[in-house]
Amino acid sequence: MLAERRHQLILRALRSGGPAAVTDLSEQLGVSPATIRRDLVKLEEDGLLTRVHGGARAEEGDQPFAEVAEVRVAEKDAIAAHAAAMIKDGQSVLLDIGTTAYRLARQLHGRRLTVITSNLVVYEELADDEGIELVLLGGMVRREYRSLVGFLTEDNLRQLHADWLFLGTSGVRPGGQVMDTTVVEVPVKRAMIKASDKVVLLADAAKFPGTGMAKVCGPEDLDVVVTNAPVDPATRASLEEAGVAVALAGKAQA
Amino acid sequence: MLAERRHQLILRALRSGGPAAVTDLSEQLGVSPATIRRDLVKLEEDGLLTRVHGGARAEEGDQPFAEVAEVRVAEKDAIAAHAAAMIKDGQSVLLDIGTTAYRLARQLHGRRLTVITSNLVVYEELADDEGIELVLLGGMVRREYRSLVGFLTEDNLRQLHADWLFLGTSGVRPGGQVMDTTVVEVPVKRAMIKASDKVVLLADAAKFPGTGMAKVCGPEDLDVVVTNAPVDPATRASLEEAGVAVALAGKAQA
DNA sequence: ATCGAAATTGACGAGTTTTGACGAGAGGTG
DNA sequence: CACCTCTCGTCAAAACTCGTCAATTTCGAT
Repeated sequence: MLAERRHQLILRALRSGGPAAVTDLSEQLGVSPATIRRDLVKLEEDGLLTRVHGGARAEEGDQPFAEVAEVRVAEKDAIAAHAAAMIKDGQSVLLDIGTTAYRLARQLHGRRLTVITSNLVVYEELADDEGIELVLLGGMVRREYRSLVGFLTEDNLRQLHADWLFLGTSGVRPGGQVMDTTVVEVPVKRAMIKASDKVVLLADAAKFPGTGMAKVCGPEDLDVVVTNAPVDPATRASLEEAGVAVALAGKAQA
Repeated sequence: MLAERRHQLILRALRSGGPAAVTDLSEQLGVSPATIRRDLVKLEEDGLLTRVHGGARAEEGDQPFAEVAEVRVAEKDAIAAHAAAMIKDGQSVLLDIGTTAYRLARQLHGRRLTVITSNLVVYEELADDEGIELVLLGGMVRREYRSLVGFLTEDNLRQLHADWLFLGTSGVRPGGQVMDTTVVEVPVKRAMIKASDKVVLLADAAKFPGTGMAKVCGPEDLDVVVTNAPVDPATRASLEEAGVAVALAGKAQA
């Protein structure tokens, strides 16, 4: 039995059957518990599972930009699920850079949609999904953010139109301004807003009130904000004054 | 048992049955473990599998792409190496769709270059290479060919200029016309030619004379043809008449 | 046809990695 | 607190890898 093969089988067992004990895996694969334990150490180092006393459980999802993605996953998934429900089959969806849009992409599997994105993680997630018409925007590859930016991206966006834009953010200021920390992405985000019918901001509770040195847009550019906890009254007032609907996604479970 | 045949069988075994041990493959194919090991080394060099202790596993990803990629690997690599030597550090390189351009991309690791491409396999190959400034052209994702096409791609190309274009082909006709079988890619290839200073055609011996229903360009658009075996005299005459240099890549080793 | 160079294959031995076992210590449970 | 189970470190045996070498086949040239 090849080590590689064992690793695959262990991961499959954990993903389909939930957490499993070292002794069970040992019997199932016909090797000693010591070997299983060493396998688990390796797989944990690779971030593919989490060891618990007596066994292990599978790690949630894959690990594209794991450092950022692993915080507040449940909240982001709840928000993403709410957003996914807003989309009708056959529509076109523009997905922003960032982890929030990636969580949304994961919920779109099996749907019949056109997805337009400059988010390379979204591309990888949906690349194998036959039902999705996938359009990738051109641009310079930014490795650290797994995204495409630059004038090529903006040019492409001027030639397109989408039913929905789902926008991420680094934070929302009390006045309802959507902010971002990375300046180079702002022109892309603005072009996305122009290219879309309805603009939906995905922002978990930690984004209110938020920081970020560059302003992406004001509340007047938004149609809907999806979040997971009551927004502070001042921000909420600004949003409602601008005619933005604030949707609360189902309570996030830790 | 021919080495070529063994390689095919090994790859098939790995792709259908997952990771396999050297000893298993050895018994299955009726040759010694030493031979299998040497086969695995070769196949790993070609990027078709990954060796692990005790055996090997298939390189994940592109199944249909891999089928094409595994034929005439040595020839394509020799051509790619010759092409890579033509590029100077700091230059910008436009890489076409197809497996030939992918082999070239593999030779560019560690260089300081700007690489522009609509080839998703090239993107994946170079995505982790810090020295390469990577620009991805926009467009519709064509899953079966791992490429980006459409008017977005052409638009992007109109905004760019590269020092080199390395073009693949389905075949070259005796008159020197470069042909292709997939009609949708032809406008993209033409836009690439317009966006480049020097156009280099990469074509192994099997492409002369070649087929393909759509004409991409004539010999007058080419600057250099890199191949691996003497081109038939008629084609060669047409090329030289148009001022195209024909370069012969170092002898291909089977 | 015969010879010689080159490539391919199988075998052997040294060195490395992996595996299973044992015992001490830590963690969880009644 | 006692008991059981799990984890961790160490160690020897087994399996695997790598380099070298000889035997065989293939190919080109005389």
